[in-house]
Amino acid sequence: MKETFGSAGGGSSATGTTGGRRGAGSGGAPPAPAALAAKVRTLAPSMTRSMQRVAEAVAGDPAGCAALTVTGLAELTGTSEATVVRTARLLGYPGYRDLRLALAGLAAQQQSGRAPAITTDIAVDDPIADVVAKLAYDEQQTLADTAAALDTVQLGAAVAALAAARRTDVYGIGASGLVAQDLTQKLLRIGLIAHAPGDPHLAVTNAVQLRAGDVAIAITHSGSTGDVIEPLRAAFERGATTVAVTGRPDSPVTQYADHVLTTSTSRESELRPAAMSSRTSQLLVVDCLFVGVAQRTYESAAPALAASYEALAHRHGSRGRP
Amino acid sequence: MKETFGSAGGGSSATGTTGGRRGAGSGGAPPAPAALAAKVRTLAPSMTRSMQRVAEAVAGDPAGCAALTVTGLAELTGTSEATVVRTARLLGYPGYRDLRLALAGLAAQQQSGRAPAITTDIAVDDPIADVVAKLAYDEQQTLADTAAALDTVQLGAAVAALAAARRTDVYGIGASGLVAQDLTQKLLRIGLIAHAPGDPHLAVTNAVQLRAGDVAIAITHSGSTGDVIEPLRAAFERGATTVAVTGRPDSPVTQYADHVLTTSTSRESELRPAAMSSRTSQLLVVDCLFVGVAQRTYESAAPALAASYEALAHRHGSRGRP
DNA sequence: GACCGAAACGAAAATATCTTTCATGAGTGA
DNA sequence: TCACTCATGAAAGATATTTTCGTTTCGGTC
Repeated sequence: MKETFGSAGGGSSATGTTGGRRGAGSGGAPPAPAALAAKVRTLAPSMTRSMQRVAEAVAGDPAGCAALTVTGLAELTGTSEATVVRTARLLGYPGYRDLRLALAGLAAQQQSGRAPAITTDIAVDDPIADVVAKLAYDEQQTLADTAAALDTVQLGAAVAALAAARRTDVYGIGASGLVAQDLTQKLLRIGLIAHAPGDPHLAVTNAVQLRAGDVAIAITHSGSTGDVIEPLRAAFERGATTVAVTGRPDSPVTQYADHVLTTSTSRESELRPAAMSSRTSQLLVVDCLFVGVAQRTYESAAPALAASYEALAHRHGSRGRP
Repeated sequence: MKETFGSAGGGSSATGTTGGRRGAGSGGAPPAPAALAAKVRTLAPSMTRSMQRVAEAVAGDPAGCAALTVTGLAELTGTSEATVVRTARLLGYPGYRDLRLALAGLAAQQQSGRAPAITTDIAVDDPIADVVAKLAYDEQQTLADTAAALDTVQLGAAVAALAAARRTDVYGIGASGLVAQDLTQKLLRIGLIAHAPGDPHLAVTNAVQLRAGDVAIAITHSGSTGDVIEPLRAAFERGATTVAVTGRPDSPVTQYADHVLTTSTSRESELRPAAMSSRTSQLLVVDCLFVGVAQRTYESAAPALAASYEALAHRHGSRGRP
């Protein structure tokens, strides 16, 4: 009851304070948000020795103190619980509990503010936690770059072609092959006809069957992968609409592409091969294609999606449970 | 007792917040610093109705909840104190007190952090530029959540096992199958022996060949895909070290997993199937595994990487140029 | 140097808050 | 339908925080 009251608003019925707004102690009325260290310095002169010790501990290690109970902090500073509570009051909080809460907030802020220190490359001796942080950061960066650089006009044209296509082929090899398959899986789910031949020969065989109105998509980071260029060329020459998803807009593959979607190339290192960020970038492009097509064909895509979802539900939990 | 213990050990060292290493409850190992929203989403499916209400309130208004006592939050959500405490435990905290502290931290971070967020879902009539922006933002969010929620201890253990493995199998079906292949491709590039059987029967056939010292990794978002659980189980029973990469840390697949790596589950919508964000999350985890292993086996990994890079260079530009 | 008053301080009581236990009822599968 | 499991909240039990109150310390005065 009291807690709720205290945190909700200032105690209006407090008998102690008279008319003026300058509440208890010598300092601020509102609970300090993050300016705690400053407040401590300001108020330090008006504190007694014991309280100074407490305030010092609090300002010196917010995170550590936030983990302590009143008793703990009292012991740490060699004082008593009462003194700790008095200090909390002086700093503007209703009690120690609220000071502790503010302390936790401060600690969190400090920690998050320290985040941008991860610009460095991944090193061989980085602890695993750093690896996670750096990889996540890099991939986020890649996504932002890709989104910023993506040509929405080209994307829109590619989407329009896909939505109207009789059938679609997606070519990719190696890591890009997985992206190609990913796109294919998605397109199939909304009722389109799509293939992602894994074998280069098969790809060409497929490609020569395409004709005007069909779509062929080539996914290659370097833009120079012969095994991917060949089928795209075949499709191009037969009048199909061709799309290239590549990190090199000046590469050979674009010769045979009606629409070029550029993926971003972020810096790579020995421990972080280019394949990693190009994959992230390619997947974003492919997702955009998918969602765009799903929008355009919503009438038929929605039920198709629902149906495939439904069908797969039976595969879950039907086996493997004890 | 618990608190006293914590405070006694905490002392002046700043280890307080990130210290806990005990795998409490159902999977969450360390007390989450800022990954709370992600954790809530991840664990929500395994919660009871009442607990979901509590979790929802907590995720929806961290600042507000931080100002409430157990009783207050219980009343707000129409449940009991016991339920609130249970929820706090499930989220990985020793008790409500610590959840409250974390909540305060989260609130502080949110306030200081970036102001706006693209909260809207992708709509059928969104212009293509919006689709790109929203998708990129969502995937970035997924990455951040995943990184924050990833248990580095489990990850480290998995990396150690992989680096020492005689051979490695990676199981996955559908979209997760592509992730499995991605990991396999990478591991092969640094000279490890890895397979990602696509056929469920083949997978089991492979699995029974594993023995102690080998590693089996299952990738499944739902954690209930029988076709993936079966081979992992076979490997588990033969003494291989097993790893599960799943979005549901309480799902059947974890029964047979020595190490569980949790992927994050972000909100999905009709136009943005769960598969999309789970794939992003899975790929980050897999990348972390790869880099971790590459670090550990740097002596042999570096030349192997260089060699495979070299070998592929011949495939670029050798064909397809006019 | 002794005395007085005021303030600082901490021990312990009093209160609030958090945690655990346990009985009950809803839902589920046989 | 019945037995069974599990979610749930009420209340008891344990901790933490706040208040009370007496003791100690300090500074000044006679």
